[in-house]
Formats: sequence, C-alpha cells, structure tokens
Amino acid sequence: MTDTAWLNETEMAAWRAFLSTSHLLERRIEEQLKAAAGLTHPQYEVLARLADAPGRQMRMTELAKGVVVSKSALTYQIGQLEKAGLVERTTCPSDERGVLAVLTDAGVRCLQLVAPGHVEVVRAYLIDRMTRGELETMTAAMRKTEQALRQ
Amino acid sequence: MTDTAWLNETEMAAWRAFLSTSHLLERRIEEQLKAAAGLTHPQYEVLARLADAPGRQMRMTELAKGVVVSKSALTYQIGQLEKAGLVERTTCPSDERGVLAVLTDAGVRCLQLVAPGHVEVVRAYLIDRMTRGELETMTAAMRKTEQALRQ
DNA sequence: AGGCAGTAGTTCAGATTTGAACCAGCACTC
DNA sequence: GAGTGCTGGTTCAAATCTGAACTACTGCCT
Repeated sequence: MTDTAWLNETEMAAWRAFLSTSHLLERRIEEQLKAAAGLTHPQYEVLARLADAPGRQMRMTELAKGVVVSKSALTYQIGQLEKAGLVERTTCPSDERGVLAVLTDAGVRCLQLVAPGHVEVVRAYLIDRMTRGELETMTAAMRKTEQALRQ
Repeated sequence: MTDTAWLNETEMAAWRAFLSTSHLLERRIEEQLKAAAGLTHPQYEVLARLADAPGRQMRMTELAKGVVVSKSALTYQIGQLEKAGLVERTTCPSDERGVLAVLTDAGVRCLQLVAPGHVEVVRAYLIDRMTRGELETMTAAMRKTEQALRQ
C-alpha cells in the first residue's frame, strides 16, 4: 500500500457533495417513477436504451453494460418487463447463445407516457440548476471518470 | 402535467454521463471495500460519519439522513456493525426514544485501516482526474441539487 | 473433425433496501 | 394532568441486487 494523500477540505467537500447528490437524486427519481408508472429506475433505463437502439433491440450484455447493472440483475428485470408486456425476448439470429431484448409497442407507449415526468425531475433538480458552462464542465469531468472505470 | 422541454444533445449527454459515472464509481468502491475489509459502502459511510462526529456518536435519524438511506436500512446496517463490534448502541440520555450509534475503538481502528485504500479509489477515478476548477464547478453544481433535494 | 478456452445468459442463495405498520416517548394544549 | 398529534426506531414482508456456479454455444488451433 503506497501512502495515499488524504482529501483536503475542497476535495472532501466535492466528494461528499457528489455522493450525497447522486444518492438523493436516485431516490427522488425512483419515487417519481414508482408513483407515475410502477417502474423502477433501472427498468426505465432499459426501456429508454431500447427505444434509442436500432430496431428497438439490444443484446443482454450490451444492455447490462449500458445501464450499469450485473448480468443477473438484467435477467431479472427483463423478466419483469416481459411479464408486463413491455419487452420481448428473441434469440439472436447470428449467435445461438445470445438473447435480444426487444421493446414492444406497449413498451414504446409506456415510455412515451412516463418520459415527460421523468425528464421533468431530472431537469428540475439537476439540469436546470446549472449554467451551460457548469453543465459542460461537469460532463467533461464525468466522462473522464466514466472512461477510466470502463477500462 | 405542463409540457416539459425534452433534453437536448448536451443535456442528455450530461445526464447520461452523470448517471453512468455515479453507478460505475459506486460499483468500483463497493468492490474495493468488500475486498479490503468486507465492508459495504453504506457501512463505511456510517463509520466515517461517526468518526467525524463529536463524541464519535450520532442519532440514528441524523445518521440516516447523512448517509442517505432509509431508517430501516440504517437499523439493519447498525445491527451488522454492532455484530462486528465496530459500533455500539446507547439510548439517548435526553430523549428516551432516541438511540445513539457510537463508534467503538475497534471501529476507529477498522476505519484507519480501510480509509487509505478507499480514498485511493476516490482519488484515482474521480478527484485526481479533475482540475481544481472543474472540482469547484462540480461541487457548486452538486450543492445546488443537493440543497433542493433536501428541501 | 476434435479439442478447448472464452463468452452469453440463466439460475441460485444470500445480502441488502425500501415503505408500511407498529410501539413508545415527547411536547403541547386545554 | 389527560388527550392528542408528532417524532424516533424497529419490525416485517416483498422486491431487488450481486457474485458464484452452471449450461450452452462460438471461435480458434491443430
């Protein structure tokens, strides 16, 4: 263990702010989605990602990486969404092992219904409270960390 | 529902970056703490908060708010930490209902042991990748959101 | 062809989280 | 000083997440 520099005032404040904020926002989002449509945040993210994907479909592993959950958690959530009729499973034509999660028409409609309320929260608490400059600075910083963490 | 403006490119990129980064970092931290000391991130946060508190002790509700978990989750985690001998429960002298979580000497030692490795991760992936300016901008932005979410 | 390491998903057990329901003690009113 | 509403914590059931097997298939290599 090499000796690590402790965090100074500013750094600690930054870390604490980041940590608390991300958790608080997560809670708020979860609450809003639950109330609006009985969805969890990961579920919403799955729908949103699929909607953006070509053919409204994506491989399980790819989706798991995008949403940042374990493969088993995704298996579970896709199961839930399938029960709700918002997603379907198809075996991948090019790879017999693979599974494609496909957004159904009902899934699209559900997303259209829920998205505005969700975006509203993201805006009200995060986006609209930042200046354009702050937004860009934050994005740049986040991207560096994200890239490092994705290897 | 008033009509909400959708997120434009920049805003969406910012949101996605923030979201992915916070989740990825959370995963990495969890992994490090688990490997280093069998602690979860919330558990570490509890220890760290208590160590900073006067008398190394805090009321349950106050602690739950600080760490950003539900009261029931905190009850559970304090139970775990108590089993491990890192924390003790005391009834609050001024309020018979209240419970004080107190960091034990073993808790202090555990924290001293684990903190460097944890800080190392926070530094390596987040803090040290930002310029001083970015750090301050991000903190300012996070604080606005945090404040709004804490009402 | 045959073998073999690696990848894709699922299953499983265990840990953790959450909100709702609950009990007890505080504080304020009449 | 009894009544009432509120706050602090715990308990509980249900949902979800994770990592560790496990199965099945792919892609190489010989």
